[in-house]
Amino acid sequence: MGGGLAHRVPDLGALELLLAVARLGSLGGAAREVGITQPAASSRIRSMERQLGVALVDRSPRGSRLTDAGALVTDWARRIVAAAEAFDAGAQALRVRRDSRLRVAASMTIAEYLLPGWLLALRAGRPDTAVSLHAGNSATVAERLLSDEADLGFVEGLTVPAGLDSVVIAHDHLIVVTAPGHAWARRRRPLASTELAATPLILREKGSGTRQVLDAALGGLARPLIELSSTTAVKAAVVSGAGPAVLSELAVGEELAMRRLVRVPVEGVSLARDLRAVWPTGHRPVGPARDLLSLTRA
Amino acid sequence: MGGGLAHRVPDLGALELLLAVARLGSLGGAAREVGITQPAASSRIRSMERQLGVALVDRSPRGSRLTDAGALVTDWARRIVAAAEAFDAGAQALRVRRDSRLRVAASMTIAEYLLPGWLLALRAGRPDTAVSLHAGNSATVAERLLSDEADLGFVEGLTVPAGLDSVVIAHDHLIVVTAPGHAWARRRRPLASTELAATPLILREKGSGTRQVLDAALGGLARPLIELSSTTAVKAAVVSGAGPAVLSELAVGEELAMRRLVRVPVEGVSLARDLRAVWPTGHRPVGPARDLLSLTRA
DNA sequence: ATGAGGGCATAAGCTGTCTTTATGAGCGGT
DNA sequence: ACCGCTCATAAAGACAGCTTATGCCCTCAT
Repeated sequence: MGGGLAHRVPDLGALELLLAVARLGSLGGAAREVGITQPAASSRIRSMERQLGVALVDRSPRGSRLTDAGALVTDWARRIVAAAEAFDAGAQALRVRRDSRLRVAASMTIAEYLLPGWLLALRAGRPDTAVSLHAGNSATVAERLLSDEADLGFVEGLTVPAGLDSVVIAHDHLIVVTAPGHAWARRRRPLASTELAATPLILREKGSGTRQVLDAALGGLARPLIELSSTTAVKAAVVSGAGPAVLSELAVGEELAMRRLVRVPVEGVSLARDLRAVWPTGHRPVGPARDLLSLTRA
Repeated sequence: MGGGLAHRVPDLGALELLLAVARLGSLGGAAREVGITQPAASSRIRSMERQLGVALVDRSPRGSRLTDAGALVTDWARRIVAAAEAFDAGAQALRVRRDSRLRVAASMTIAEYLLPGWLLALRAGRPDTAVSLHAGNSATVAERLLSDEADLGFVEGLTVPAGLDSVVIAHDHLIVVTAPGHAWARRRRPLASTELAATPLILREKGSGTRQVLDAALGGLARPLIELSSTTAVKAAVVSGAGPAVLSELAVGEELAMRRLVRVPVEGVSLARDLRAVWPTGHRPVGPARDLLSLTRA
């Protein structure tokens, strides 16, 4: 009963269909838009209603409108579809095509959390630009740029690799997070940096970018409660109540919005780091690379 | 080519399976966890790799590890699954069960954007609590509470309906948003409130909570460029570049993260409003209602 | 009134996907 | 060398979803 999400949530096709019905106010019209026949759409919506146990649309001989519950469900569905669009944008870029017009190399965090959104925006403006993506650490990004295997790079370190020009495109903040039940979640005053340094934390392994920034900010004092090898593992541990952690706000946006994690304000430490776009010195980005770069600086 | 997302993105079952593989490091183990056989899991992962055109796992006689690309895809998948979990939490609450132990009435914005997350958190702590949800405006929320059809309510108006006690659980900020291509998106200095009042905006219809707050803050001066009847329609119009709008930050979090919308800083206006939990005067929430209430105040 | 058109429902048949069962084969620790 | 874990392959069955072909209902215009 814990799993089986797929049996309780309609599939993407059904959700897209529902969004089309919401937008067009007609089952048949929605059917046409998604490329199926009207009876198929009708049946699909109906089985979705059976699955959820809630009426979603009011069917009338002159169209179909969402019920109140339907409007709510549609909005929740929209988020799933949005996440799926980001997935799709990323996955298309990941497919290796050596004839890709725009080759991007990015650090893990940026590739995971930021690039899909940028690619969606890029696709909106330049639908035909084929993009390929390679994710790695700062060193591999630099390597690919310098050997002309990538047109544009993104890094998040404290320093810019040699041989590259860069612009700062955003500032990433490391933030302290806990499970909602943790004592820190109910604090009314910001945490002092000394308190943070004195408390055992769930940490990434030494050498990770996040860990480096934290150690630097705290003067190498961060105490490990556990050390884990991926951001995801750290998040999971925090959510399960194992303790507090310090993570990029990019990595925990979703969890904060869903209230699975709580942000704890801190004072007296600077946990910011720059996110930079990089390219070989002198080779100013042109064409699609320039477009992507300008998108990131909104 | 515009639609067909469902043909390019694996279904939820496959994504869950992939997450299980990532967590357990074994196809067979993942298969067991999601309740299918090992060959089924193997075949499903393989067809996902065909679909995406990328190898996701390294299969070895002593387990399966994610490839680099696989790790990236898995993280994108995690977001879809998280959205699906929120959908599920909301949908379960929506299913009308008169024997529900906790009956919640909430305003639209809160029901859409905040409640699913809270319900997930509540479920984590109290898996067996059955919740029912009714969404409406402040007046209907009050009505349901006073007629004992709901145990706890959430409203977002400027005032608290008569007969109810309340606590502020969060502050919602209305923010100015535009498409990334809009001139305001490149501003370096905050917008003056007079500029905002002088510019025709995409607005919700008069009478909506959002519109009320905006009109109050601007002294009834907001100029409509168009008036639309749902937050979603407004967002769509803004994304398509029709013009700027003022919306709850709750409603546009996703779009901002995906860079489909850009936030424009404003100075000189207070566009905050309180989100409150409410209950009949004297009837302090107890039991599950109290649990939910305390979750919301993190 | 009456016919045209848009909208939705139902029925029957087909197709494709995903599943299970059954089996084989590689690698590692005992 | 053997047991236990891993994964792969093959064949057959179950199920969900699609399409085509109808029919009914409602509204609007003639």
